Amino acid sequence: MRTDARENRERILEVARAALGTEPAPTMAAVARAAGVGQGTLYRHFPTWQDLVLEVHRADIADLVAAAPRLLEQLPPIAALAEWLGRLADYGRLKKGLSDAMHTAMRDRLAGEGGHPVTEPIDLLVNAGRADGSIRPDVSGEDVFLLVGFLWRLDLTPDRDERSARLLRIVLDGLRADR
Amino acid sequence: MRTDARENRERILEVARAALGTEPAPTMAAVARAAGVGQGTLYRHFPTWQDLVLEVHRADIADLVAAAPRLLEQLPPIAALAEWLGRLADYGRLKKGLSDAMHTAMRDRLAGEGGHPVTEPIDLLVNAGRADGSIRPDVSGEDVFLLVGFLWRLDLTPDRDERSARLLRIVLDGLRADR
DNA sequence: ACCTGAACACCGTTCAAGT
DNA sequence: ACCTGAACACCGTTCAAGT
Repeated sequence: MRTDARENRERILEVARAALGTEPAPTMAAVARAAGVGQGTLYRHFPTWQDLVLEVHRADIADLVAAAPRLLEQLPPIAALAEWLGRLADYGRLKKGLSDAMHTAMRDRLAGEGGHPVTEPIDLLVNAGRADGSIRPDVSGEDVFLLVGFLWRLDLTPDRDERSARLLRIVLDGLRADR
Repeated sequence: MRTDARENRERILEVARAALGTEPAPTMAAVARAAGVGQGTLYRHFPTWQDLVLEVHRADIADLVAAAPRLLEQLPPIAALAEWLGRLADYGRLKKGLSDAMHTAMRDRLAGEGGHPVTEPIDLLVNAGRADGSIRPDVSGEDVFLLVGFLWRLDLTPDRDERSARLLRIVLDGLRADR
């Protein structure tokens, strides 16, 4: 990669990170303008808006993914899942723009057959719970990702934090095998 | 209302109903074109796309809303809620275009303070369940509407019917008070 | 009153022309 | 090799001009 290309890429990510802190869905044109590059340059580096948003949060997503196996060593599966989903909620709360990217990514995932990085840790935790009998056997990680989809729609509510915690508890209770 | 105005309104609804059977989100311009009216006429009758979609399904939504109190006479609250949500799922399955309208309606509802017609019957059923102790007390009808949001994202999956039924069972188990 | 359709202000995306 | 920015094909919405 040429030096100017790398610099442009970095500046685009910097600007996009700042923009996503302010508004949930900045336009591609606005990002290009703020970064001082042509539209074509932005599209060369990030073919879609989703690619851009996911790359902005790449490091944080990696942290989140890496946390799952560590939680599983310290807690029983269902408690680990509860803790992990809580972190996912906190994360979605901080990074406003990611919500829609997650949503559309999941939609595409359901349509096609590609994997989404955020489904992997959920699969890991859910499978552990199924293995030790604490989580009902007829549920997949993808199912859980669908069930917690409300997290991406709580942006605007005033009681967001309390509510997301409460709704997560309801989903987790529904996932338990002991009925 | 003048005769030509009424005729235009009817033709718009007819065309929109047909379009929604084919594609999930026809554009306003396409509907106007197919109905043979100007853009302004379409906007006069239906200020937003959401208004148009909800009006197309008005009669069906009314049926759905009316079913809630009847179910409550015949079944215990939580069984009535299960049955009603099942019908909502069937309904969402048949009327593709309504999904997004529901979604955005709910989003706006959360932002503003207006009520959505579909939240009313859920409120009715949930409150009945809270009253007789079968549903946990810390949950609202709006919460349940958020929890079943996955229904609007199952359009494209092959195992949609089985899956929506399974996920609904999980949510309902989570809503029970007996833990 | 009501309708028309051109016009406005956007959007994502592409691509010929430059460096 | 990479970048620029004009251009294309859209979109929802408005509004002056007609009937």
